[in-house]
Amino acid sequence: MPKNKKPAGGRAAKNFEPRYGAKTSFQDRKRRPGTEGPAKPGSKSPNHRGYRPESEATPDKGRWNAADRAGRTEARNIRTSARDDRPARSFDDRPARSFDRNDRPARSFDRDERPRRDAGERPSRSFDRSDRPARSFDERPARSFDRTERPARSFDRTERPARSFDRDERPRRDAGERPARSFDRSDRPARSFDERPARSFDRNERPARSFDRTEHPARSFDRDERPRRDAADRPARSFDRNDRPARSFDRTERPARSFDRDERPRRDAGERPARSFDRSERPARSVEDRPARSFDRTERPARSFDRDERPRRDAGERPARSFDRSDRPARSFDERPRRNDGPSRDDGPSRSDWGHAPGGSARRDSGGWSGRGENNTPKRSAEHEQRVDVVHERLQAEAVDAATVTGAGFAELGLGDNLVRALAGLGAASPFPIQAATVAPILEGRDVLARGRTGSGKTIAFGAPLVESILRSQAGQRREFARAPKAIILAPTRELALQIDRTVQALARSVGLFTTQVYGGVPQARQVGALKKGVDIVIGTPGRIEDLLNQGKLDLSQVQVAVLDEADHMCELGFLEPVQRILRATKKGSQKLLFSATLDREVAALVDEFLVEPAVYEVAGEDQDSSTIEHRVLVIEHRDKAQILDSLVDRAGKTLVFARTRAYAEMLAEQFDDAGISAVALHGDLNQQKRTRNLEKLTSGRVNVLVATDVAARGIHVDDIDLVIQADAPDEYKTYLHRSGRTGRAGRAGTVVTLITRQRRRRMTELLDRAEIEAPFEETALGDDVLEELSGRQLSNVDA
DNA sequence: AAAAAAG
Repeated sequence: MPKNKKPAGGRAAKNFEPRYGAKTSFQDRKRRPGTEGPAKPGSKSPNHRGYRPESEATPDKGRWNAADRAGRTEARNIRTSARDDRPARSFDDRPARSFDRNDRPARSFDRDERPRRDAGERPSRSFDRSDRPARSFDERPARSFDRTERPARSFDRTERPARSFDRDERPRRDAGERPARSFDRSDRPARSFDERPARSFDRNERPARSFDRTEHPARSFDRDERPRRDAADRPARSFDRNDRPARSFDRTERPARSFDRDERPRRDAGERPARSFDRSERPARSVEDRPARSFDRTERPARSFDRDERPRRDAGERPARSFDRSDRPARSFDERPRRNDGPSRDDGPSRSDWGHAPGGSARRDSGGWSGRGENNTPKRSAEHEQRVDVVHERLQAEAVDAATVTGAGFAELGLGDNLVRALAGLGAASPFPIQAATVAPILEGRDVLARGRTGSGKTIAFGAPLVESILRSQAGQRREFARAPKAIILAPTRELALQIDRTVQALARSVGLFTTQVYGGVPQARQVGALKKGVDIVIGTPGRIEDLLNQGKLDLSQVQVAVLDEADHMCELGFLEPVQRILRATKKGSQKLLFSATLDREVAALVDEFLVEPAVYEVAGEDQDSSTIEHRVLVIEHRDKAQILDSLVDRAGKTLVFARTRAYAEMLAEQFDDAGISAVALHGDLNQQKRTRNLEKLTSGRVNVLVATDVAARGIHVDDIDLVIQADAPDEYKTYLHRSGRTGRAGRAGTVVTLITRQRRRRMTELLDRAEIEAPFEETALGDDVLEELSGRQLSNVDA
């Protein structure tokens, strides 16, 4: 009692002040701006059911608005100026919370969003257990009156010690016994906003409650129990969860379990996370385990193509691996050389895996993918199975030779005058090879798969014939109000959807067609409004498109052409199913166009269901020699990484830096800013407005450095990025190709620098081999000339 | 790990 009440309260307050003195005092003011501690209790006389009478006597609102606003501003300033303190507090004061934060690291990095969340989005917080205690303190005074009336409660608590331990039950109490709270929340925002930082973080604050409790003897008995529980049990609990499971006991009793593969995943996740990163070990295992599986695949060649099924298997048999892509490539890696040795690519040009090349009349082998299997039938066994993977990586296609198409203009390919003029306006006077290859077959209405390396002009390759095709289908018809779209273009990211729209819209407008974007992260009203008026071409991302589809606001039944940009990516785990549902909603027999720089067998899932005798194209001679991108790998010490990045980024041209996580991307952007190099970030934790703005900042040249996650890896075109830095090496060769493809576009020169540590050399070597890229590995330390060279500063510095 | 929907 004494501890908790005044003495403790006083102590706590003092303890507080050294740290957050300003806030604390300000807090006190806030609680009862006009009244001191004693006044507070007095105001809550049980006779009048607490607040009402008192609030009338001393209007809460008036007080809050006047004194409180000042306090709030003060608090904000304090907070803002003391940003650096936040992390420290959080770690010191609420260990439990820190676990929560692990789940939301990204949030904390978004500076601009913090204030908004606090003010506007708080409701979500209410679900945060760590916050509840704080609220409960705020509100207890109110409750206390109830309790005075309901002594029974205290008994309940005594009787239900278990509850307090059971976090799952707490919410129930709140919900069941004190519904009033939920209404109190409307008041909370103000209080909690200002006070939260201090209270929520510090358990030392509780003493403050003690003041309230002084008035409620009944409580005091409870408190003796509470504090102990809270203090002693809670922290323990959070940690107990690992132990609690009673698993530990179970394990002791059931050694067999340890052999149960289904349980392993948990262990892996909890006990040895390091493993997942230790790839040097896995390959060995996988090699041992696979043979057996591979035999299965021999019997089921179809499966091996179907990625949908793989994950399932993996999930069941080897969960950890299934997420480790570095394992998969490894398999194919063995086969890689063979692919080059073999005739597959050489004799590919005249053939198409999926049937018909435009010139030839290759018929589709019976049974779809089995055709592939038949070719390799003699090989059999594991080798066969691996070969299948190899084929998966590359897709046989008709190679379009750049030389053969030069001379043919867009008009000759079948595009109308307006369109040709619009293309010229976009800087496409004459077709690039991929464009020359695809325009005609698309106009014919064929399903097309096309691979053209990054920056080779794929957007126009599908955009122009798409527009022409829709135009022809509408020839002579009036554009009806509220007409349903005739074509849809799907992209994996909003930025890419926007970018595609910029090109396609220009083309469509030139012939009187309309486009609209349908992507998430922005209010849907405008999109819906456009759809209501009627558009011809919808360009967007799967999530929102499916959303509007389900809402009945988007009718795809008239879609006669569907395009998948970055098609292989759209066939990956999270994308495939929505994409399938969307495609199924299009008009039966609609034409499908799949484009990507890394188009491979991964698209099989879609091809089998949606494409009919597709033509497959690639551009001949797309090897590193014909590329304008220089690749470098710097082998560095991890401790030098930050400074080396600073050094690389400190340059004149536009630089795109790739990081693996949103948090690291954000961190790097800040780091560069702090180093005096203005930089912005682009990743999925930013709101769409900011994403768009930050990308635009790079495009317009207002900043020269953009730090992005792989959200910017594919498709994004910024004219003159001449250096791509991979602060984190990619895990997939495809990712490497796409990231590096952000530079060296349309024949311009560019450099790609990948930073790795020594341990990663081998993996990087394998990845580059898969990407068929040769790059020198250079041991690099701080201050080395190579850094100056890469940043373009070598001349000035060396000469000077 | 990232991306893709959220009134």
